[in-house]
Amino acid sequence: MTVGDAELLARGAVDVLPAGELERKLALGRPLRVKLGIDPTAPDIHLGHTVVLGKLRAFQDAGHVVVLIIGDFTARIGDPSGRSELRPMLTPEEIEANARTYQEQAFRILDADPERLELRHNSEWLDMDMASLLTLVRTTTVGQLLERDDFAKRLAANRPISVLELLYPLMQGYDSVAVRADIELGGTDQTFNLMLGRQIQRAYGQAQQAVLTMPLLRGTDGQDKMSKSLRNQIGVAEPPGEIYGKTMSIPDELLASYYELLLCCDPPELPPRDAKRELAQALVTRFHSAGAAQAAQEEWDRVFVERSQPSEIEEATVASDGGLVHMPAALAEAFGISRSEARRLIASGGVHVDDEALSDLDVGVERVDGRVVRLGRRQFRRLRVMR
RNA sequence: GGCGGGAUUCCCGAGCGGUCAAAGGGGACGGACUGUAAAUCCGUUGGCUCAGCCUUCGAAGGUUCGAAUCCUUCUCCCGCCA
Repeated sequence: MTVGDAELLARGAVDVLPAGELERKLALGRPLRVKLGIDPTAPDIHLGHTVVLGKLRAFQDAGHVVVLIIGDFTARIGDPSGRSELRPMLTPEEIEANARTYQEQAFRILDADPERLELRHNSEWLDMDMASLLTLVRTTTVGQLLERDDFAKRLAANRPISVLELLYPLMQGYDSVAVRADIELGGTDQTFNLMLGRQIQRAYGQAQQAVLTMPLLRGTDGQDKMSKSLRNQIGVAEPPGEIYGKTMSIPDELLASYYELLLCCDPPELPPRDAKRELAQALVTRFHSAGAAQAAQEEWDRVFVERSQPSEIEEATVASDGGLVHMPAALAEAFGISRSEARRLIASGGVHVDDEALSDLDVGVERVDGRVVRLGRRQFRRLRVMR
């Protein structure tokens, strides 16, 4: 068994804390237990998750054991972090469904070999009695919790902080105790929680975990970290065309970080557009196949470079009246928008029939029947008119 | 327990009896430009049988010719003090 090279394992990390701890753990000469906790609050894994998952994989490849903790208990409570309102509590069924797809998607990156992966649910130990909770709670002072950056800011701004939120770092820390973690990984936004895990382990008489934090990947908007709730994510389970297209739409400034965090290499010496094409290809190849990547690129070129129609267009059946088709109604039906919205789009020149801008609200059946209608830049439907 | 603040259209946030489908910003969408990038400019952003009509401003009542704006009750949220 190899213990791996600390330098290699720390590559790309923002922090490895405390100094020298990773080396000391590796020097133990046994497979280390590397923990990652994920909350199954949404069903899909996106590229942001893969940064940390990729690092976990590196540990697996070096002979260590990944302990993946599905936060089913924490998801049940609803994490209000950074929000004014509580997240809706998820039902056990939703959590289970999310957890299932999470695992399936995480295994696209992780080695699922039972020797290398231990899968746990934190309801196993967090669903504890009051006495146990009090034991946990006394490990930490309020002052320590309020040191966390976002808590400190909100306190200063007279913004609410729920007790539940305060408890989260404790629960996460207890996860480390429960699985006897040697190392915990997370994004840089998790630094506080990960470090508190050390303190809690010590309080329970355990060896303290090393902490390794990875940079946060920004979302397609270029503003915030990638997150499902901000709708700026690229999901690993999305169709090839979506992954390709979304990647092409990221701001140029993100290119370097995407290359570094996702492909672990420097961006090629190419114009941004071409570097982006290579990135998009690489990502589709990773989550689908080289063939799918090739097809996605060809399709993208057809629609956005050549400005022609996609190879496959969904059909929509619309009604007609007296030889006329009322386009607001037809578009509403075909694209799932409101008639008012359809009217506005027509008025602003955003609706095309076979590349010809539509200006009339009512058109003859022959003008649209069997034709391709384009809404905006990228939505196409072939209309079938019911006479 | 006491005092105070608040709930507005996707978000933030104006409005304080009519000119309010509701300023402004953000986001989003459409158009021009283009590399489905950025920047910039223009337009749109409740619904509909669309020069008009209908339903919205936490909920329910009430006052009024007329209410997001005033009154009553209710629900929920936040801060401070104790």
